[in-house]
Amino acid sequence: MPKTLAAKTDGSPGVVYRGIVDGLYRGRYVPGQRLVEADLTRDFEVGRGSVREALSRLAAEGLVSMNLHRSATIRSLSRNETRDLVALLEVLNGFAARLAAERVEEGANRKLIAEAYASLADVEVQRDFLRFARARNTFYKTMVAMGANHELARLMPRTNVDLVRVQFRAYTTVDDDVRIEDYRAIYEAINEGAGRKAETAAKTHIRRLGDAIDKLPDAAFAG
Amino acid sequence: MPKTLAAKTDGSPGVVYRGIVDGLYRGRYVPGQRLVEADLTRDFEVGRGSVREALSRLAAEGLVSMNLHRSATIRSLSRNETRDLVALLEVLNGFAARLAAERVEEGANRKLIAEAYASLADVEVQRDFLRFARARNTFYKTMVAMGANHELARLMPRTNVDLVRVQFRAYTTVDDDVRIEDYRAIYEAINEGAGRKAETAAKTHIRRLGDAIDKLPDAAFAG
DNA sequence: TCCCCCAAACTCGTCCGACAATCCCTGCAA
DNA sequence: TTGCAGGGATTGTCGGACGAGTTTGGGGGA
Repeated sequence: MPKTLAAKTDGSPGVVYRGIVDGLYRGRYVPGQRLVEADLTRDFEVGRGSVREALSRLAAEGLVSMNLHRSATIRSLSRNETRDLVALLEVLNGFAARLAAERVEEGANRKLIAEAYASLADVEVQRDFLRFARARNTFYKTMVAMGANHELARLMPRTNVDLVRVQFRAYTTVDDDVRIEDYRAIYEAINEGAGRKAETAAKTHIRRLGDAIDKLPDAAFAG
Repeated sequence: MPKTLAAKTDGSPGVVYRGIVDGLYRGRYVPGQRLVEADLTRDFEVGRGSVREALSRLAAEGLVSMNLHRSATIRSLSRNETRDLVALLEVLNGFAARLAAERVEEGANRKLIAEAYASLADVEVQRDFLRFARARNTFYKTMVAMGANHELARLMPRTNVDLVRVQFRAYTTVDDDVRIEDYRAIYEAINEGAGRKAETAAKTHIRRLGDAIDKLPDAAFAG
């Protein structure tokens, strides 16, 4: 029984929570899919209460949507929602990048962001969707952590970045043209301690991402 | 107040959720206060599961903090957390104000924001903390709704504005000097459809608020 | 008298079982 | 084909139970 093991880490709801997020990245769950509580109870071997708590946390973060008396479903972004989200991420990531740049001198920050960028720039990593996704998450997480704004760190996971990443993973063109050069620009600006430059670079990156997404066919979106 | 998000057809957990948020504004609960599940079960006459769900939603929004094997408590902001939060709100509110200004022509937007501002500017309303808080929430909510960015609307209630408002309510000086003139500037910029101007006005307002909070004595903050 | 340590009371995390409410699919009838 | 009733599936909510960790009050030792 994984009870004791689970309790140490994050508890049963955490197991389900992480299991679903991970399953999303691994393709086990796809946008629109139904998440039946009884199934999850069986799959993760936890009580139904824990499943419900995990689901409501996921719903709070916008990853799944819960409808009254209907199964929770993996949320799927419409074209408009995606546009809104990208616009919001532009602002938030710009803010995060600026803060990070302003604090690059403190503690081990310079080293941390350098490492995060290094693994992102590794061509080996770039070939593997899963590894690249992880490296990218680490990069962003490091950037936010450097900024040392606790409230921003709390809020960032509550955006739906994960959804964007997963929903459009099939359309690799979205990433390929854009990603590495942009990340390099962001990293260098942060490394220089240039706040405004980092903010601009981050915003530019997100805007390019948004432009690429705009060009995707309707089939990539929900409703 | 994030009522819109949770209020609709939400059952027992919603009752508890709204009861706590409302109690916060009414002074029934104060920052730092312990929220024992058993007590809430009795007070709201719902099952413990519903209480827990409400608490975890409140925790997700940052209004309460849940401690392992210890009662949940109404979160109380430290000086640093407040500073972080204000910096974040500056960015988000600036964004919201800009979007609102850009869309003032659409639908009934001009009328809506005018009404929201009118009740905010009513001296009668300003004397009553509760009524003023409601009017201010309406103003902000209208502003966000005008922007029509669904993701921003989803994220805004997950900041801890409510906490700031409640925690420093005793120190009226924070508000008095600042509020009305700033709100007027924001409103007028939005009404003119001047995006950048509205963004600046909103940011200025938040920054002034932050300055006022910085001057508060340590007693106003948590550990 | 004062301080430290331990046992009991609290409280939360989790599981289980139960029941009603609601949704939705299926099959029957017009 | 269309409308409708019935039943299975699924969620919403409750109550009880137990383990684990925290807090607290009292007794023993210095």
